[in-house]
Amino acid sequence: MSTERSGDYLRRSLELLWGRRERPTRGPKPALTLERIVAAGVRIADAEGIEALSMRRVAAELRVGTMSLYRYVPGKAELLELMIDRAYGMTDGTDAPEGANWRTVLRYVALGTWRMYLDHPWLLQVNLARPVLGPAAVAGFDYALSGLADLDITDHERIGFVAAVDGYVAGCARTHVNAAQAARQTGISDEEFWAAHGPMLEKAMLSGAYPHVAALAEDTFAVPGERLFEFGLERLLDGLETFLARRSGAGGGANGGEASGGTDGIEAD
Amino acid sequence: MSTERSGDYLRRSLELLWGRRERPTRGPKPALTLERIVAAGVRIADAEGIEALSMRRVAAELRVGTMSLYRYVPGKAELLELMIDRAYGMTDGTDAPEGANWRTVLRYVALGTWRMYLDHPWLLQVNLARPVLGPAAVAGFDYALSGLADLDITDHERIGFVAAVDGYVAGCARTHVNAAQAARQTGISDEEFWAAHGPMLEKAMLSGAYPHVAALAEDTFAVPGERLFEFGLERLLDGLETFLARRSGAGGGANGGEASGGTDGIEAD
DNA sequence: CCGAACCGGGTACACCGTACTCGATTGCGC
DNA sequence: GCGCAATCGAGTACGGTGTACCCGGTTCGG
Repeated sequence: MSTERSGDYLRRSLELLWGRRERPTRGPKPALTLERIVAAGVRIADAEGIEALSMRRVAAELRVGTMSLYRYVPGKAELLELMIDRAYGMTDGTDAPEGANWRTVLRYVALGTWRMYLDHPWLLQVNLARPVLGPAAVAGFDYALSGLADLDITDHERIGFVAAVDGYVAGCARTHVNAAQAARQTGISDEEFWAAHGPMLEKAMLSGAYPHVAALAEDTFAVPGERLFEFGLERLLDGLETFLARRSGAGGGANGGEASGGTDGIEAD
Repeated sequence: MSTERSGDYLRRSLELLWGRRERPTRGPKPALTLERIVAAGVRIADAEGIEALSMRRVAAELRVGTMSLYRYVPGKAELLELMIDRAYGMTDGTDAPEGANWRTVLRYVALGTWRMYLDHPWLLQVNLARPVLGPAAVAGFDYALSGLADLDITDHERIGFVAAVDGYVAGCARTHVNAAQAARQTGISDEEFWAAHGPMLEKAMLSGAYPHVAALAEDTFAVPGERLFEFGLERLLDGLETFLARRSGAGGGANGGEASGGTDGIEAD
């Protein structure tokens, strides 16, 4: 029975995602649209944070009874899935470089994803079990793959490239986005936070337990998160480039094969 | 007034984190310990997921009234902070290579963090605004820095290295951990999930809208997440190595400076 | 034109975090 | 020894959440 129920739920959710929407002909015209509900959800999450998103809040935004939403969406989880795919789709790819260098493509994807996370921080805060396989997500994945089409690597390595970039972007963005929202979310300003931590950290530094942290210059942590992100991104792309050079070139570039272990590609199981 | 309150909260929270605990001499002996409460919280979150963690649940675990917890912890947020620092501290660093190659140190840190995220998936699901600056976290950061001490790079670049690895690990682990928990969290098995998605995806592939995804070999997605993680990690470390080689070597290695933009380090503001 | 199908949404329940409050317990100062 | 202040455990209650269930009004097919 649980199997049937979950099967139904999945089918319903997928139909919503991929837009199989046929209105029944009987009954009154719906006052709402899936589109409007999802848009309202995104608006609220963007403006007030994911913790402010509740079914009641969405209904209030649309001037509608809370339970009316359940005529369009099976539950909050499905609403979140739809919001995620909508956010994916909101990044316009009009300026996407076509037929460009693989590095240019991956960098474009990474920066676009980064900007998307900054615009919709809740994307990283809602912990969705499985990736949302909606049209927008698949399209983005396809574009990333298009940049790798001409490379002489296996398909496993192709998704290895994409996964590495995606993982790096998500991780960095998570830190950055959380920090940016910190003041609003906790009600504690950066000044208060560091003023409270200052004495504690200073004592910890003087204790000698953390010599390498203590040795850092004072302004070390003043680097803006975006700069850190771009720095690491280029390093990661460099590393992918090294992989390609090793693969195609005659056995190892000047990077010295000795110190770098794990140069193997991704073999099948 | 809000300033005073938040200041107090911060001070209290910090004292809990850094273990400034002086028992008052008056009054009855406490029946609980901070330690026991935090441990119970970690146990519940590990076993049943972060969504199962509630103050009532923790209190029940300790056979204690719900409100008794508030004698030891200001609120749920602070309990989470303590749980996080405890999880950081649970990774024993006894096998940490001392005075090793920078690459060995960073790889060790990355693998340790990865394993920690697998053991405590909720670390990536609780969205904490600001990083938890507890003793364990600072110690881990210090160890990572120790591996970079001898390198001829700026402090900004040092934290650039660490942030890149940390970001990558967190992002990859998030995806992997969510996938691993998916069945339990949604009540939908992988078989059901893919069975439901299969027809939809097949139709999408046949539509021609996603040519590069459609061109992938069938078993492309069968790569275990851990393999993907290790692959990208070595690529990232390769990239950091390239950066060092460029910095110390006589202007650019064999990697060809032309195609790789953004080779600059991190300058101050 | 009637009945089936569909829409909006009110009510209710179980859960959550926690503010407030109480009596019970303890040990210091006298 | 004793009183009192301090500390402890915890019950009650409030406002929030997601959503199951249900009912009256609306609309169109036969």
